[in-house]
Amino acid sequence: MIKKKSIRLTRFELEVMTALWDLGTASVREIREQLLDQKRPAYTTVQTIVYRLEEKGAVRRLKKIGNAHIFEPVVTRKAAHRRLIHELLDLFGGSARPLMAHLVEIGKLTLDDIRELEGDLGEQAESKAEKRVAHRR
Amino acid sequence: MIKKKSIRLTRFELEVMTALWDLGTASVREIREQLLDQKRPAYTTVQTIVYRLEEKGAVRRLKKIGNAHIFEPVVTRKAAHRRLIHELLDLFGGSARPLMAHLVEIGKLTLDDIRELEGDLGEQAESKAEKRVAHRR
DNA sequence: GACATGCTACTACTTTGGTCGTAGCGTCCC
DNA sequence: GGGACGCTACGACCAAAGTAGTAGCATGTC
Repeated sequence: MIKKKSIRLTRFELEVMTALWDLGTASVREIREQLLDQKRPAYTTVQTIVYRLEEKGAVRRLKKIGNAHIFEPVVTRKAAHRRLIHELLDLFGGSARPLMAHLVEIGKLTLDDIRELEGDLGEQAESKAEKRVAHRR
Repeated sequence: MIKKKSIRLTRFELEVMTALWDLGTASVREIREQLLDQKRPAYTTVQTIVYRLEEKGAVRRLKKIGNAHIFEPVVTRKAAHRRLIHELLDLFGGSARPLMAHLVEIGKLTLDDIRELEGDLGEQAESKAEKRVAHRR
């Protein structure tokens, strides 16, 4: 497992990445089209962000169609989200519990959510246990 | 309930606020001392941040001791955290579930955490129900 | 009351993030 | 092969955030 020192993305960079994640691969124009109507800056603005993302190593030029470059994400959505969560968690002292407590408190998390999550987790634990067993024999 | 349009805090402002929240009230010097050893910029840098926080309405001058101003937080830790969570949530499509799923996935959330949370939530739900009843009679 | 010390108030520089304009080259089509 | 169109490459600007220096006033002390 290679540890690359997770890239920091700004708000807008994140939006561009989201567009690209949704599209899979895309040209600057396509990325711009994908952006929400309200938040659609000039073509060259998007271009600049994409270039900066390229410098950071978050996207790469995949190929060329016509005279347009087609980009693809290098950083995965999951990795980016993980980064975000870790940052938030740090502000909460590193533990998820206070975060959870807040989520509950502001009504973003319901008992149903939790019950379902618990169900998932239970299954996961079981399957992990199975894997461990499988590994041992 | 007054709705003040929640103040956006930058990274460093957040660290200064954390210091101040921990201290209760403090002078610029005390805030600076409270900062982590690694991250301790020049006195005037901290001062500038505190001033900017004052402009934003996040802190206020409480009194003067000697010739030094003593500041106190106006924005509560909880309010700031709420803001942060909301922002993160937006990036996750507004729902807490994917966030939770991620937390579980990266091992930040254990089955025990969830069970305990569920317990708390259950109680909360009950007490809310009681209040509603109490309100009606 | 004079001095040292420390804090304030102000200014200023740098970096980063967000925004865009433009010159010019590459492509495609007729 | 010439023109139209679109994309690239690059430079530039501004606001926000981060960082710090300095002049001078306020305070406490002898």
